[in-house]
Amino acid sequence: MDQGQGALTQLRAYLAQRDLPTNTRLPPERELCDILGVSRGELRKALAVMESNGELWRHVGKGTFIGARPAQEYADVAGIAALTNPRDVMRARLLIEPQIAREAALNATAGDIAELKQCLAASRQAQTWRQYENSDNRLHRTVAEASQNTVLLALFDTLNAVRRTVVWGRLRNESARPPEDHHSFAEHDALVRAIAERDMDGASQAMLRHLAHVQDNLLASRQAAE
Amino acid sequence: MDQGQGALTQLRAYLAQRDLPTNTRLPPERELCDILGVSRGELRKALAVMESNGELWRHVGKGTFIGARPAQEYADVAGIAALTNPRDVMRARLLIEPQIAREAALNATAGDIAELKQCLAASRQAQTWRQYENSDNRLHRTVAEASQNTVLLALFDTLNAVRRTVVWGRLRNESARPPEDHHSFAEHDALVRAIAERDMDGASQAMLRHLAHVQDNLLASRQAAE
DNA sequence: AGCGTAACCAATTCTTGATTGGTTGCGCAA
DNA sequence: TTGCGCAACCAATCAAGAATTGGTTACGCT
Repeated sequence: MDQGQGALTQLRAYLAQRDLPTNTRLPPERELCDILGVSRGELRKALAVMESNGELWRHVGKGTFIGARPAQEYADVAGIAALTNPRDVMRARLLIEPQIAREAALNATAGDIAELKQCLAASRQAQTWRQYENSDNRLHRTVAEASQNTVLLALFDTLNAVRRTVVWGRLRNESARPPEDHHSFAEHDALVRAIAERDMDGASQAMLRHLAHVQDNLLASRQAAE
Repeated sequence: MDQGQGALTQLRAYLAQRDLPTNTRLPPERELCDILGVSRGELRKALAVMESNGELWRHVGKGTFIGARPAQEYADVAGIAALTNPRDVMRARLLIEPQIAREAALNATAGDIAELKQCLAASRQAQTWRQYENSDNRLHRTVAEASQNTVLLALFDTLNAVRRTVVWGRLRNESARPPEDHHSFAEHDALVRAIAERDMDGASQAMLRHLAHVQDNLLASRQAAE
């Protein structure tokens, strides 16, 4: 016990003497052992204590640094997209978007609802898949706007950007247009109706059902491609 | 004119024959010259046409790629934080984090659960609010990691970064430590227990209850400050 | 003037070796 | 047996140099 606390004491003394500013990198463990005259095991115990205290942080290959572990300040969409896969993206949509729809049912303005209905009409009039996807995207984003919550909207935009990047190369019959009985039409209708009626559970479930169908189509098209 | 269009024609034929998917990197210019039997100048003219047409994009040191140039999209945390308020952040947490907890209950590994329990212990041993917040943050992030979903983790990090930025200036009695009966202890326990037991609904509700308490405290402290 | 060729430039990637926190196994001593 | 020191090893990271690649320029030839 004397030795263990001794290492911690020596380390604290060493740091106090220099009064190093935050984010300073301190010598590698092997050097610190020599400097403090402590074994690496004891030194690492002391470092572990201080790290769990939030006084410093360590990372393999980088080193040991004073202060709290730095937070990532921005979400790099391309970086996220490179690390993930369509399945995780779809799963995230299934969890997040119904909640956004719920909030939209609670907070949507009359203007939001009017624009949602416009999106419905636009998607029905779409002559190509390209046009249909545009109005579909606009519908989903309008739902996020209707939540009247800037944070939710920003998260939706991030998720959406990741989705576009990840499922970039999917192909689709460009010449055809969505069939009259395309599942999304009825599902979108139900979603907008629920939001207009302030039915939070209904909106959430409608979004969930819709995305479940989207997922089925995605899986089917992937299997067909193999 | 004949030569110039000839190079473009040959290039188009080469691309059509392979039907390369979007984001494919095609051979370096010097190789393409040999393949197509065209001089580099003519090839570059053809490439310039197709690039201005949006059919491909080039970058020094990287290469030439099929499709549209990827837009670098960042979710700027500072920008979001400037446009929002603590209420919306809290509301977003209430909607998002329970869903992440639900997914964590489904996918957490044994290692995740072990680390969650470590976070519980660390938060109980915290001597200052600073330490407590560190372990609290770590707990919530570990839950997000346990979802085994890169996208959810990235969204959580974004939300968390916004939260920290928005509630920047809040102050707290630094000398005091969290009381023994602090509401979070029992709530965190319930959350981790539900995740360990693969109880998706339980995990979601535990997270919801916990955040509801956090929200109450936040509102109370804001009213006290006014 | 126009085209092909080669050389050069700067941004980027690849490769290799060294560094660093994290881990494990062996030996010794209390 | 337990704990500690010691050394070796591992995987992530960094650093520096070589190689690659799109962009540019100069020269020669027709």
